[in-house]
Amino acid sequence: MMGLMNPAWQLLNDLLMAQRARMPAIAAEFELSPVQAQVLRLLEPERPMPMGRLACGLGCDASNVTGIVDRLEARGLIERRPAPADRRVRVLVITPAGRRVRTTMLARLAEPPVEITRLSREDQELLAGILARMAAAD
Amino acid sequence: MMGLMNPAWQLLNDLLMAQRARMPAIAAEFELSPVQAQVLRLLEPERPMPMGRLACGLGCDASNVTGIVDRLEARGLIERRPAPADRRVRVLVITPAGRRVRTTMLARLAEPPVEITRLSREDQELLAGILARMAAAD
DNA sequence: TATTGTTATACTCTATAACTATA
DNA sequence: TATAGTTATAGAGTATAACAATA
Repeated sequence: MMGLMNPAWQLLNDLLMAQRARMPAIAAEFELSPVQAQVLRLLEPERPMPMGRLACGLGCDASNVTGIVDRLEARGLIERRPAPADRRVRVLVITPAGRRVRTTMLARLAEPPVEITRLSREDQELLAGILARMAAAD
Repeated sequence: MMGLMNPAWQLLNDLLMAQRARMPAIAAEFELSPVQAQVLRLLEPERPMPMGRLACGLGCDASNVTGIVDRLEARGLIERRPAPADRRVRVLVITPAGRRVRTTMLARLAEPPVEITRLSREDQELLAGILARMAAAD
């Protein structure tokens, strides 16, 4: 049964639903699909990642990663490299071009939406404190 | 350039990214795709909706709605009905079976995740207040 | 034998463009 | 003419299963 819903969660859930389209929209600005943007976000420069670990990060089957990586590699944004330690694995690295797209895209994601900026300074500080306590409880 | 990022937004953004998989996961519990779950969420009982309005709600092209509705109708969860006023439009209604799935699914979505329940009562009330002010500023 | 990544296959979601039937 | 929904087409993401190379 439903009954009473936690008020904080109800409001946060509404916000999550409303912000649902934000990532896909920003990805589209760079002519990236949502998953492609996700890959660029996950693939930190100086921190190459095996394809299998990317599959985990994306939460999808390893077989999908082949095609996703193919398309990003065709656009020159990432590259496959052999892993010296284990010749079965392929390590992904972001190219200079990919790094430029990544930096600009992360900057766009970092821009706070009006919902945040409209809040009073006190509310923003309060909110940051609560969310920090939420994150710290991991 | 990037520089300083709004702390509240940074934390909220992290939370959004972390919760990204929640809706698809809950949809999967009911053997629904994310979009199908979205349709069931948007289609309130006693409030039939023209297909074009559903396309707006989903944020996708009208041509996609045909297939999405086809599959939900084949499963007996929704129905197309002719609109008496304008014979071009088809109105969507949720079936009794669809209503049962919808109710259970919304109840699952309403369950607050541990991140919320772990917060102190004070923080939960504070958070609800801030989010309410955010929502009110529309 | 087990694991990494690929291929083959099938389905869903997505957009664009052309079409129909109404208005 | 314009609008609501459909169809045709093409591309991308998803899962499962079978496979090759390597461990």
